[in-house]
Amino acid sequence: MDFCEEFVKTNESATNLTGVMVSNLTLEDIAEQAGVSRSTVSRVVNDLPNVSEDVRRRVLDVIQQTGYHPNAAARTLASQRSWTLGLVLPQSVFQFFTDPYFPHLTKGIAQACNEHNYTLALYLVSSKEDEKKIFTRVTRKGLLDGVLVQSGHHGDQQIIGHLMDANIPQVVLGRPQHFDNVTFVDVDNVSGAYNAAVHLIRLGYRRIATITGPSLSAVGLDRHAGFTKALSDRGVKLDEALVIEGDFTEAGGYYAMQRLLPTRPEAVFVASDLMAIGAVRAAREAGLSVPNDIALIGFDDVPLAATNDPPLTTIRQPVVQFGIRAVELLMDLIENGIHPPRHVIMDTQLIIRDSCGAIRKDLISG
Amino acid sequence: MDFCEEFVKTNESATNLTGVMVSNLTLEDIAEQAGVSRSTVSRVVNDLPNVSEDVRRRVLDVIQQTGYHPNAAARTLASQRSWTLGLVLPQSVFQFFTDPYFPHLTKGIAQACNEHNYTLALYLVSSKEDEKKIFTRVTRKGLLDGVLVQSGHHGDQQIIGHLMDANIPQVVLGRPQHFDNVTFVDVDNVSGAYNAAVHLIRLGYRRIATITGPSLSAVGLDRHAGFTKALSDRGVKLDEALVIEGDFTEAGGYYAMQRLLPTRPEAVFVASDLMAIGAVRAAREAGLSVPNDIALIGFDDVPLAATNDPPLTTIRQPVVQFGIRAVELLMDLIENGIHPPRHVIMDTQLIIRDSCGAIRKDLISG
DNA sequence: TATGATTGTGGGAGCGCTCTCACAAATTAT
DNA sequence: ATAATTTGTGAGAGCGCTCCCACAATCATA
Repeated sequence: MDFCEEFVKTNESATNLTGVMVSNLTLEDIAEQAGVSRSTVSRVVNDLPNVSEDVRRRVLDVIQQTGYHPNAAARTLASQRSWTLGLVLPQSVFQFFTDPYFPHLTKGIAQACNEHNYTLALYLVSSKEDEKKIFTRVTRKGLLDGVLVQSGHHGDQQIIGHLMDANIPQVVLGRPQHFDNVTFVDVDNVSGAYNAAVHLIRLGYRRIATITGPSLSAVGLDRHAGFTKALSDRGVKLDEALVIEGDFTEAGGYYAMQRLLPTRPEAVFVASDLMAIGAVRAAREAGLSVPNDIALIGFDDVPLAATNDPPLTTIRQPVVQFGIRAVELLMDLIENGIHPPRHVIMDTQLIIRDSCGAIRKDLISG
Repeated sequence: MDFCEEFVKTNESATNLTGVMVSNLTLEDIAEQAGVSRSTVSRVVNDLPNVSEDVRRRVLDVIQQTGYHPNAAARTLASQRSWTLGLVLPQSVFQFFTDPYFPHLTKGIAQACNEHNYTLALYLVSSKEDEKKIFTRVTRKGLLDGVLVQSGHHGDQQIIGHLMDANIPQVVLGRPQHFDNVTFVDVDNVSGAYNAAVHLIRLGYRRIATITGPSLSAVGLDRHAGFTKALSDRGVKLDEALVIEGDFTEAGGYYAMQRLLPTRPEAVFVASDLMAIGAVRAAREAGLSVPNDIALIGFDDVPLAATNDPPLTTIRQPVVQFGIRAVELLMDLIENGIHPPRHVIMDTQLIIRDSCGAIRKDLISG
């Protein structure tokens, strides 16, 4: 019997190569060493009141010496809080994850999570099979306190419904296409695109084209709507031949521009910077100078926009703030439950660089 | 008493708006409904043997109907396995996370995790305060089964030591600078850079410069070493004035190239594609044509390299495979314990495009 | 037919926490 | 002084699983 206990103890506190104790120390072990009860140690660890100063100090000392860390799984099981948030990027954005937008967003989200001591679980859906596995993993209790879901093509928005059914707190990144009874954060794509188009009109362009995002995505639709509205508000004729659907990739922008060039537009509103970079490439290959022969304006303000040749005039999104805001909303949802869904729309900003020809125009008019 | 039980039941199985049952169903609930014991349900859920076919079917039916999911925390606590891996990106790479390399790597890792039913926890260290919080969160028991650590500047490699002390399975991404008793995956940076330099020499260039990575990083050092060795092996003089240290950013490449141009190099080996893109920009601004006036070769083969103007000759890294291999090694470590640390070095591949002038040379010699 | 091995099932003891409650001790109010 | 409150502490009952062991029922073997 004695032997058995001894064995257990040895097993509990093994020593590693560097001589530092590694251990599956428990509250009870700390309690014993500090001469108090498990409950008291728990209070100290969680910084709860009703512990006398000297006891708190004594327990803290033992914790320091032993390098005790509370077990996350046990804590989660007992408190029903995992302090982990999920970030789900659906299949339709998987290929775009290398584009600067998503890494940037992820940075914002990760930063916000760190700040509030949440762990961030990343779910990148790369295939239909992934999706199934991820569905069950995300809705499983005891792992996530809440989920951020990137909105995407309408084909992969089932996850939002699943989470609603499972009653799991969620915040959607970007306006979801088929749900309005869910909290989401979005950037004002309509007004951003509107401002971009107005900027081109103000610069005197009248034959204005657009390379849109996928018509299956809310982002693509919204930016297209803003563009259209600006033209109609300002009495500029919208030629359907000047509207080409792109896919948010560099190559997509390149091919769209190639199709657009025969129509001889004076200016193009491209629904993303990456596509704009491709569009510039196509224009240049066709012997055209940007902005002298054709003006361009992008959307996003990715880091590359500024260093592109020519630097891109674009609509800046507050990407990092966007991520932070989403996390804050989610935490609020987790803490205070489901009040009526909230919709946060963030503003964009027109960044004037060279590709729109504003600088050239200035020189002419000045 | 009866009332109380009734109340508990009601509480357990609330109905949501869509009428679908949401519940904190437990094994016991399923057991009761299927008329078997908790143990049997557990066997069914975990697909263990020793369950008769009809019982298995009956239990499966109940699970299907109720939408039961096992609780992750409880499972983790009881089995001491969380099925979660951590990916730690130290502070020195935080700013690079938007570069295509890390998102690409993350994709590979995420894919591998999905495939093996692991959840991926992402830790992006954005500051010194983050680092502290993340240290404790990563070493905490009951959350992670193992950790992938990106190697970075020698200043932020403490985490590797911490994990070793805590006896947590880890695989380092990239050769760590100060540990060799740890399992890591790396790309053969030395031979990659060597091949790049040899390629330039073969094309007839003799005045060959390099824009290196940070001398604080193993990657920067290794690529520089490979470059140097190639020149010395081939009897090409290495002029120290032709070596400029960069920082892996586009802007860094731009400025490095500006400093390099007065020395009139014929060709430049740039230690990353992003820096190469910046270098092209600087060369062009100085009125030089790439590759006619100056040849360039990059490293990484990010997607942009192919669409750059001119398309970049570069050294391709098997980024996705790299991530997958790292996950596999980590899973092996988790399952089979710490055998002597393994070092996996993956091969690179020379991708010839336009920026090195190979095509021009072909025309001349052909 | 008796014996042993195999298969199927249930009970129980944890895993390491949180959290409510009981209760003693110290404080304040009456 | 006593009663009422506040503060500090510990015991105990879970949280929802896994996993070992006991045991009955079935099968193969002697």
